Amino acid sequence: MPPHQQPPGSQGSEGSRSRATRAETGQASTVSPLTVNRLSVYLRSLRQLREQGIEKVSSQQLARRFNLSSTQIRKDLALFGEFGTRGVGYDVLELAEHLEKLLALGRVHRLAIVGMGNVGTALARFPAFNSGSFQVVAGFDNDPSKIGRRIGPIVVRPTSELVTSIRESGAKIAILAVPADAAPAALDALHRAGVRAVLNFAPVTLPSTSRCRIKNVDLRIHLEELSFFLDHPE
Amino acid sequence: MPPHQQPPGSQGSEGSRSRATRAETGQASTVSPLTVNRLSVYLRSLRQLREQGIEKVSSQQLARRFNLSSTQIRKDLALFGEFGTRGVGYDVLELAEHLEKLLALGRVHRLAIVGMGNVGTALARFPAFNSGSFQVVAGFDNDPSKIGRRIGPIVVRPTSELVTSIRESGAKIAILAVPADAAPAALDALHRAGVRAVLNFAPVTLPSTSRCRIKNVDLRIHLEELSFFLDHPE
DNA sequence: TCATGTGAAGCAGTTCACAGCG
DNA sequence: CGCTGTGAACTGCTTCACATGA
Repeated sequence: MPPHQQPPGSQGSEGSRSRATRAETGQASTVSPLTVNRLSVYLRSLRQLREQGIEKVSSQQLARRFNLSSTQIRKDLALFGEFGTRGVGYDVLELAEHLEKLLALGRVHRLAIVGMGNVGTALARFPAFNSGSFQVVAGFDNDPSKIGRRIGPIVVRPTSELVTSIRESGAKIAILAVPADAAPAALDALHRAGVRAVLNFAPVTLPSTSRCRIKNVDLRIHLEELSFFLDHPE
Repeated sequence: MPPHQQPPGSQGSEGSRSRATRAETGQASTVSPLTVNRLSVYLRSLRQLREQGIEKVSSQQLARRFNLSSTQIRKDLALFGEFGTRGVGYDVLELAEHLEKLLALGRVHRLAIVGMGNVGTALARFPAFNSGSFQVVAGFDNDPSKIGRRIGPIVVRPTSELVTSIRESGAKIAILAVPADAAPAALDALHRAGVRAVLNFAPVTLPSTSRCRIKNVDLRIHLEELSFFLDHPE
C-alpha cells in the first residue's frame, strides 16, 4: 500500500517489564499506519477462524495460514498489551474483540460520500461500507441529474448542502470521489463540516493535518505499479 | 502486506547519458514498490504542469507544489538515469516521457475483470481503467442474471469461459473483485489464463509469485485505519 | 515443554550535506 | 550562482534469538 503520509511521532515507547502498555497509559500514536493495517489483517483472519469454530491459535499458525510473519504478529500486538498465553497461544474470540476495540470498531462510524460517479456510487452500495462498524449516511454530487436519486442507502444531495447536511448527520469520516480539480474545494468544505478523516480517491495527494487525517488511494497508481513490474520482472 | 521479493532480472533499454544506471546495465528490480508508486505520483504531477504549459521544473518546485520531498524525487530518478540539468532542473515534457516509458505506459494494457459486483462494475466504467495505457477488454461473473449485460466497454461472460476468453483477449492484467471465498479458485483460473499481474480487491491477502504479481487492495482496511487514528489522535 | 514477549541485530527507506556541473 | 546527483548519516521497520512464564 502506498503510504503517502507519515505519522507524527513524539512519545518514546520503551517496552519495559511492567504492564504499562500504550493502551493502558492512554498515550496514543507512535503507531505506524503499517502496523495498524496489519492489525486489520489479523482481525480479518481471526474472524475467519472464528467462523470455523477454531478457539485457540498460535502466532505461527496464524502466520502460516494467512501468509504473515509470526514475529511481526507478536511485535505488533505487544504495542498494545499482552493478549496471549505462553505455551498456548491466543484465544481467537478474545483477541478479535481486543482488535475490534483497538481499531475503534465497537461503534458505528457514519460515512459521507462526496462525488457520486462510478467510484462513489459503487462505495455507497459496497457491503463493507454498509455493515459492521460502517454506515453510509449521505452522498453528494453537483450533477443535477443525480440529485434526488436513491443510491444504496442514501439519496443524493447537492454539494451546496454538504456542510450543513454532514454537520447534521454527525459523520466524521468522508469518502472523496470527485475529479482532481474539484478535490481541494471539496476537502475545504469537509473541513468546515467537521469531518476528521478522509478516504481520498481523487488523483491528487491531499495532505493530512492534525485536524483531519487523509488516506490517499489512487487506483490508477496501483495499475501503474503492476505495469512497471510486468516490464521489470522479478 | 509483506512485500518479500527482490531478485535480479533483465531488461534492455538504451541509455541517454554518461553514468551506468540500472536501465543501462540491464539489471532490473531492486526497486521497491514504494519507489514505483512515487514515480506514478511524479508523472501525475508532471502531466498537470504540462497542461499548464510549464516547461521546466526543479525538484524543489515539484516538492513544494505537490507535497513531496525534493531529495526523494532526485534519489528515485537517480535509480534509472540522469534526467535533469544542473543549475536548471528538469524538462517537464521530457521527464514525463521518461517516466511513461519506465512505467511501461507506452503500450496498451488490456484488463480483465473477474466479479461484476459493485466494485467490478465501477472499475469497468472507471475512466482511469479505460484510457491512456489501460483498457478493459473482458468481464466475468457467475450470476446468470448478469451474463450478457453490457457494462462499460464489455459484455459480461460466465466464469466458465474465463480461461479461454482471457487467453484469446491477450490480457495480462486482471482485476479480482469477487468474495473472499471465491478468490483462490478465481486466481487459479487466472494463472491458467496466462495472467501475469492481479489487482486484488477481495478481502484476502493473496501471495505474489514470480509468475504472477499481486497487489492486494482492501478498501475496508483503509477505513479501519482511519477509524483507528480517529480514536488515537496524533 | 511450548509459545509468548522482547532486547539486540539487521536491513530498508529517508534525509542530510555537499561535490560536481551547467 | 543554483540545482542535480550521491555517499554518508540517520531513522524506523523487520527479523533474530532467547529469556520468561503458563
